[in-house]
Amino acid sequence: MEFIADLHIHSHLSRATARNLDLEHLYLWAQLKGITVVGTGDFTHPEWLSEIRTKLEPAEPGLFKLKDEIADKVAEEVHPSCRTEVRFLLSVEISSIYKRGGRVRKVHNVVYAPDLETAEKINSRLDRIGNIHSDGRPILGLDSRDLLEIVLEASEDAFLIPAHIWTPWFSALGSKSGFDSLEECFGDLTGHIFAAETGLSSDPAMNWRVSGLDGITLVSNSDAHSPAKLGREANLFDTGLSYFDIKDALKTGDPTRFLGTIEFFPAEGKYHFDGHRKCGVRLSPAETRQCNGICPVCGKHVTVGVMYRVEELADRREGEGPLRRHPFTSLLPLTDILSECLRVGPQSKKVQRHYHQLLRDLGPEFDILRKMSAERITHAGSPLVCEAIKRMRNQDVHIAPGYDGEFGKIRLFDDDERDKFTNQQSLFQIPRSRKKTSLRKVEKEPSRPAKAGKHAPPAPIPKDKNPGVPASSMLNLNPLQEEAVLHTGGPFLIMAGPGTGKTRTITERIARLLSHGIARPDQVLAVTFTNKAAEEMEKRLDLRVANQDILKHVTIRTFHGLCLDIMHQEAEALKTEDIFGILGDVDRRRLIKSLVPGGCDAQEVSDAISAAKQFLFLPEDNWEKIITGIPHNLFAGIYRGYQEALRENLVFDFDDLILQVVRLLESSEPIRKKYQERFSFISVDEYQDINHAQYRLIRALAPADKDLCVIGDPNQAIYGFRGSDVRYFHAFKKDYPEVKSICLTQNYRSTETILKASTQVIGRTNTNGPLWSGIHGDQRITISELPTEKAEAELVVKTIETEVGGISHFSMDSRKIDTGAGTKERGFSDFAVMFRINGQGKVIEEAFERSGIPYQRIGKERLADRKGISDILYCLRMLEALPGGMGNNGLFNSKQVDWGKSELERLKARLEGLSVEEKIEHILKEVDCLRDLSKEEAFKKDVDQLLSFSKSFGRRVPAFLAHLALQSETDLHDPRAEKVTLMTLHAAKGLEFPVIFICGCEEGLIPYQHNHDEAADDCEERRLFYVGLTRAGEKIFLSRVKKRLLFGKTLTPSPSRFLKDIDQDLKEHETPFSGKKRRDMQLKLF
DNA sequence: CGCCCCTGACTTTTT
DNA sequence: GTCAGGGGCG
Repeated sequence: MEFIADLHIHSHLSRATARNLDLEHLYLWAQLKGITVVGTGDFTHPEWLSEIRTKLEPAEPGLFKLKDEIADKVAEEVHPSCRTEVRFLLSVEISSIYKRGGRVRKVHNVVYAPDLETAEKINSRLDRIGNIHSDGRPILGLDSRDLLEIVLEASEDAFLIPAHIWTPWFSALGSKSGFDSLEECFGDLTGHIFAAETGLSSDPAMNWRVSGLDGITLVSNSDAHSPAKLGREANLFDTGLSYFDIKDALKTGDPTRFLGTIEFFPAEGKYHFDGHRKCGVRLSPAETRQCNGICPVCGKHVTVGVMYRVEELADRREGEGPLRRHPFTSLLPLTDILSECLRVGPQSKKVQRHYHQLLRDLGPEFDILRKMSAERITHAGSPLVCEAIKRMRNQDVHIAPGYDGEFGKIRLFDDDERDKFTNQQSLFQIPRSRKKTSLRKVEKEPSRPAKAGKHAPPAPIPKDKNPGVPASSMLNLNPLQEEAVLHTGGPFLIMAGPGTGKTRTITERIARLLSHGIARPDQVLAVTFTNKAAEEMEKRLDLRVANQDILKHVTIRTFHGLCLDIMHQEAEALKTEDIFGILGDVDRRRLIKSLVPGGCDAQEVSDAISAAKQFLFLPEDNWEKIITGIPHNLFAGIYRGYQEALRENLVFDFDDLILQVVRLLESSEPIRKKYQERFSFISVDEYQDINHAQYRLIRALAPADKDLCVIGDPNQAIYGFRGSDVRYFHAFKKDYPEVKSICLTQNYRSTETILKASTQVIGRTNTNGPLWSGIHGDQRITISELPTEKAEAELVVKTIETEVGGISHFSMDSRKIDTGAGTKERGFSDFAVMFRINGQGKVIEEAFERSGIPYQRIGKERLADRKGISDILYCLRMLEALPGGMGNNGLFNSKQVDWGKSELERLKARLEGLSVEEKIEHILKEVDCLRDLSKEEAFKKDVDQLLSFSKSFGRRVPAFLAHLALQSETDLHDPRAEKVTLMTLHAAKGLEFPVIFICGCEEGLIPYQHNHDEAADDCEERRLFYVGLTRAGEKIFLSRVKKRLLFGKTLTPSPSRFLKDIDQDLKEHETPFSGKKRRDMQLKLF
C-alpha cells in the first residue's frame, strides 16, 4: 500500500518541544496531515517509554498503534474527512558530542528499534554512558560510530540514520562540527548506513551533487517539536505496512517501494544560506567566499549554511546527479500558504481557523497540497488559495533564503497580484461560521492586522555591541554619554557602571578631540591597566578615525607600557642603560627566595617589596610605616639585596617601571614640564583601581587645570589586596577642584533582572546612580544547590549542553512561543564559568573534559613563564647578551639550557641578522630538552602563541622580550573562540557574556575567608561578586554545594550571605538531579 | 649528580 | 587531595 511516513519527531520530554507533544496529539495530527506511520521519538527517555508502553499496543510487525480506547477518544477530535489508521515506529534521536581528530563533533543520529526489547537494550547501554533521563534527545559524549555499534549489537533489525546531515551545528556533514564524509564519521561501520536525512534546508537534488551519498537513500522527516509541525517533510512508501518492509525499502532503495520524499523548499530552511542573524547579514555561498567567511558587521565567522556546505563537498555540478534518484516534491505548509494569502502570521487564529475549515471540507493536508483538483480547492477555499497552491506545485515561489537559524521568507504573490484575486470576491466563500466544530472554539476574527508581537523585528541591538559599525554621528550616544564626549577643557570624572558603554564613551571622546582638531594626535594619551583594554581602545578608535597616520601618533598605553616608554626615552636622566630587562614573576620569586632566610615567608616579603615600591619607597627611604609583619631590620637587608641584584643584572621589576618614572617626573621640573606639555589630553581608564604610584604618576602628568578625563566605577574596585585604592577615585574632586563629573546609568548589557539583583548585592555601598537597561528577559536568576562540587560542575556542563544543544536548529516552534531571552541560540563562547579561587577550577575543568565541550581556562600563568617558553627566552637573552640572561649570581640561569662559551659563540654567529621568529625556531631545534618538549601538545600551543606574537617585532629582540614580559594571560582570552570560558571572578572583569555561572556561592568562598581568625573583607568581596553578576547579559546561574572538598578538607558551608541580599522574587531555587515532576499532559487540543 | 620522597602550601594578581 | 620543590640519599 502507498503511505506517507514521518520517521523523526520528538516528544514533550525533549527540550524545547511543545507540551502537548504526546501520543494522542501525534495520532491526531498524523491524521490531519495524512501520515500513516509516525516515529515515536524519544524512546530512550524512561518516562516516554512507559507512556509508549501504556498507550500503544503492537500492531503489524515492528509497528504500534494507539490503544483503541484512547484512539476512540481522540477520533472525536479528528475531522471525519481526515480519519484514518496511524502506526507508530520506535525511534529516538541521539545527540553525540565528542572529540575526534582533535575537534569537537556534534552529530545527531536517529535510531530505530523493531521492538521494545531492543529499545530497552539500547537504553541500558546508553544509560551507562550518559544521562538519558532528562532529555528526550539525550546528549551523549558518544562517538557516532560507537553509537551505531551499540545499535547494531542490540538487534540486527535496528538501524541508524544520520539526521539532517547538512545542518551546521549538529550533523554528520555539518560545517561546524561534522565530518567531510559519512566514512569519516562512521568509520568501519559505514556500510551499515543505508539512508540519510537531508533536512529542511536541503533537498535531494542538492545532495545528488555529492557522489559520496550515491547509494544512500535520502529520506526526509519533520523533526517536529510540536504536533502541528508533523510531516513538514516526509517519505512516500509503497510497501507492506511493517517496520521490516519500511527498513528494507530504505535499505534497498527500491524505487517501487521507496517512492521518494516530500520536501520543504530548501531555501525556506533555517540554514540554507550563510550569515549572522544578529548582524542581519545574509550571504549566498558565493558572497560568503567573497568575504572569506567573515561577517562584515561583527568580524566574526558567519554561520555557514547548508548550501555552502553542500557546494564545499560537492563533486558534481548543479543539475548533475547519480543514476539512482528518488523523486521528490517540494511543498509549503498549508498554514504558510494561508498566512501568505491572508497576510497574517501562520500562527494567527485567522490562519488556524481557515486551515481547519479546509481540512474539514477537503481532507488531510497532504491531499490538499499534493493532488487535490483546483476546482475543489477553489470551491472550498478561494481562488487566491487555489492559485497559491497552483504556484507552489509549479515551484513558482519566491523565497528569501533562510540563514543562521532564521527561516526563509516565502512570497507567492506581489501585492497587486493578490489584490487581483481578493478584489473579485471575499477571500473565503464560507461564511465565518460560528458553527460548532468539535475541535475548537471559533473566535471572532480579530479586525486588527497580524499580531505585532510575533513578527515584529527583534529589539535593535545597542550600537555598542556592534563595534564593527562605525558610528556615523554621535546620535548613537545617549545624552549622558554625549555630554561626556563633548566635554573638553578641564578635569572630568566619569562614573561608569558595568555595561554603560565606558570604552565607547572614552574612545568617542578621543575621536572627537582629534576630528575637531581640538587636540593634535601626539597630545593625546590614554592609559589603561591591561593590554587588552588598550588594544580594545585602539581597535575602536581605528574604526572612528579614518586616517591611520593620526592613530599612529596617539599614545594608548598601559601604565607599565607608558612608563617603559618613558624610561627608554629618559634613559640618560635615569642613569640607566638604554637596554634593560624586566623581571618576570618566576625569576622574581627565585631571587627573593635566595635572599630570605629560612622560615621567612618569601611571598610575604615579595608583597612587602611591592608595597614599598608602590608607595615609592626604595630601601633607603622611610618605608617603615607601611611594612608590617616583617622585622624591619630583616626587611631592610632583603630589600637592599634585592635591589642590588636587580641593578647587577640590569633588570627592573614591574613596580620599578612606575616608581622610576614618578621619581624622575617629580624630581626634574624640565622633564615633567616636557611630558605635561606633550600629553595635553589624558584619559585614564579604570581609575578606581589605581595604586599610590599610579596616582602620583597621573598627578605628575596632569596639573589641576589639565584636560584629564578619568573614568571608573568604585563598585568594581576589586584589587585592594594589591595596593589599588578606591580612595584616589573619590579624592579626584579634591585633587581637581575644577572637575566636572557625570554618572552613566544606562546599561546596554544586562536584563533588568540582572541589574536589580546586582544592585541589591552591592547594597548600601553602592556609589553609582541606579542602573537601568530596559532590557527584559528572564525574570529570575537560577540558584542551584548541589550535594558536591562534582555535581556542581556537572550541572554547569549539563546546563550548557541544554542551552547549546537543545535549541540550536529546530527551535522555531518553541522560539515563537517562548519569546524573549529564554530560547536564544547559543554558541559555547556565550558562556562563562566563574569561581572565586583557582582551586575550584580543576573539578570544573574535568567535567568539561569529560563532556567534550570546548573550553578555555584563563589561568594565571603568563606565556613568558610557562614551561619551556621561559627557556626559549633565556636562550634569546643569551644570544643577544641581554640583561636577565646571564645572572652574575646564577639567579636567572635556565636549568634546562647548558651552553658552553664556544657553542654560544657558534650559534650567535649563525643566527646573526635573523628575525625573532627565526631565532626562536632555531633555538627549538638546537636545545635538546626543547626538542623533547616539542612533542607535548601544550608546549606546541605555547610555542605557536610565542611565534605569532614575535612576528610583529621583526629583528627587535629586546622590544619583543620587553613586551612579552608585559603580556598577561588575560590578554590571551579569545572571545572568538567557540569555547566556554573558565576563570576566576577577578579575571572576568571587563568581559561580558550572555550567560554566566558563578560556582561556589558559599560562605567561606564568596566572600572568601583565608583563615579562621581573619574576617573576610566583606565590602571588596561584595564588589567582586557584583563584578561577576554584572558580566551577564541574559542569564545567571548561581550554584552552591552542601559539601566541598577544599585543600584536602571537607567543608559543609552555608549559603553565601550575598545570596540573601537578592530579593526572593528575583531568584529561582533549583535542586537538580531530583527528577522534577512534570504536569500531567491533558488532551487539550487547541 | 640524579632521583625520589617528603613536606608544606594551597586567594584574588591588570603588569 | 595534589603538586611542586627542596633536601637527602644512593
